[in-house]
Amino acid sequence: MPVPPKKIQRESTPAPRTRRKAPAAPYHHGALHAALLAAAQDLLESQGLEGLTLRAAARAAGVSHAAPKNHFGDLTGLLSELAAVGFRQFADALRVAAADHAASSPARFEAIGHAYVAFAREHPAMFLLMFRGERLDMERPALREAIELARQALAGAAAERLGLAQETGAPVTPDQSATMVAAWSLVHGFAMLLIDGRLNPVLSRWPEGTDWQTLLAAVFNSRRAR
Amino acid sequence: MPVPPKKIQRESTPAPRTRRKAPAAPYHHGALHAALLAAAQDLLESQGLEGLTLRAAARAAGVSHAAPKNHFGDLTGLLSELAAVGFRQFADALRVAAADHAASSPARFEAIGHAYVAFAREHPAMFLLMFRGERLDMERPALREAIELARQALAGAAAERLGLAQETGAPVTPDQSATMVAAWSLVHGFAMLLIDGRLNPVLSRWPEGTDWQTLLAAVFNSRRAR
DNA sequence: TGTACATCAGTGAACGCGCGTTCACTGATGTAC
DNA sequence: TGTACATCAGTGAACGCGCGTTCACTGATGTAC
Repeated sequence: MPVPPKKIQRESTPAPRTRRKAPAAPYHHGALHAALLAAAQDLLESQGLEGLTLRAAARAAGVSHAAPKNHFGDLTGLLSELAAVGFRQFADALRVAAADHAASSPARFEAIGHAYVAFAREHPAMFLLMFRGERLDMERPALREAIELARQALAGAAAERLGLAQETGAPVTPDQSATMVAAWSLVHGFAMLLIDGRLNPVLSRWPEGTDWQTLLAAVFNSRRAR
Repeated sequence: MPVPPKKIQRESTPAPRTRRKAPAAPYHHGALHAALLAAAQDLLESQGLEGLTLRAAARAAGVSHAAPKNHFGDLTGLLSELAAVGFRQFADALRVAAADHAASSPARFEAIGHAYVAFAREHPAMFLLMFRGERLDMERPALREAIELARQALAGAAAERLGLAQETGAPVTPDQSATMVAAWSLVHGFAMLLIDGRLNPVLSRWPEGTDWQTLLAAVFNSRRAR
């Protein structure tokens, strides 16, 4: 049985790694694609987009600087795949928030808005990368699919609130789509202004200790009252 | 009269410049600060933020690459001064839009929203620079003052709509400030999504030839109806 | 079952590039006297 | 009115840096026979 030994070697040698440095690293990484994406996400969130280069990602993953070329082609490829990861995590977060509330309840709709802003707040660099189209290659299938997942999570919630069947996805009348764009713009703008610190002056004028969650709830309220 | 000749030389030699290349450029530029800012704005709008470097700005202004150091210190200084220019132009655009309509009319408020989005649409790279705080030095007085101008143009319009005296500036009750944040978020989010092309799928599903102005008007309508 | 071979992931040295920064300098301005 | 001098804007050569990319290579995998 010559085959199992090979597999055992391949499975067991990565194990003794303490963090990311193997004492005797195998020539082939085994899961370099995923490891580079993970390293890239770490870099993005710690150093910002400026610090995320092909060489830095390779360094963090413990491989030679030419290795990423095999998996992503160029920096745009890496950034696009990374943004796809972000959109999938984003869609998951929206869905988890929706699952916490009864279907078609107003609370559910607002919970999704909170999850939208919370994601931006917790992963600001990733959020900016996702919505900074200039650095991305929108033709990448993985990215298109991930964006579609997020779109469905968002549009599904809005369509449900408008009384449409969730499966239809695309809104029917211009007026309904305008309402959805309004909701999206409101939440997206709030997230953008928040992560850029533009709402800090407002927050500091509120009663002591007010956080963005309170402000966002008040924004939803003021909108409903109007 | 040894002095007049010097002045004549200083005033007349820059005149024969066709564009920015002087046949015999004087040693001192005379208005390099402004010229560098203008060159930087050109670069920002044509090449994007990536293409805007100290050396590129110096090149475009026709001076040596070390010259900008005297006026801006480093790249962050140049970007911050440039963002200040942007905020002043932005505030002007908002004020012009407000002046076109009667005070306290709903049309005026929406006209300011249109001007907000129009500015982002016409100067996307500048708009992104202005709202990408990471690259800016918020301690620069010119930048703080320019932002304050824009804030007043915006808050003044909102406060007026809320029935407050325009001079007070800062809103009084939390609820009023939440309403203002809601309006700001709505318009800002719409602008961000628009310039990133995120609203294109929506626009293409509308009746043929719908532009963003129509969509924004519909968004304002749907909001008012709610 | 074993062997030959194509494939491909990863290596490491080398390349050219544009960048920000430093430095000694030079030329013009404006002020003190 | 004229002269000396401090100041400062702009020059141009040089520096080190990290980047993306190329290239010949090497080692492991998996498949054909």
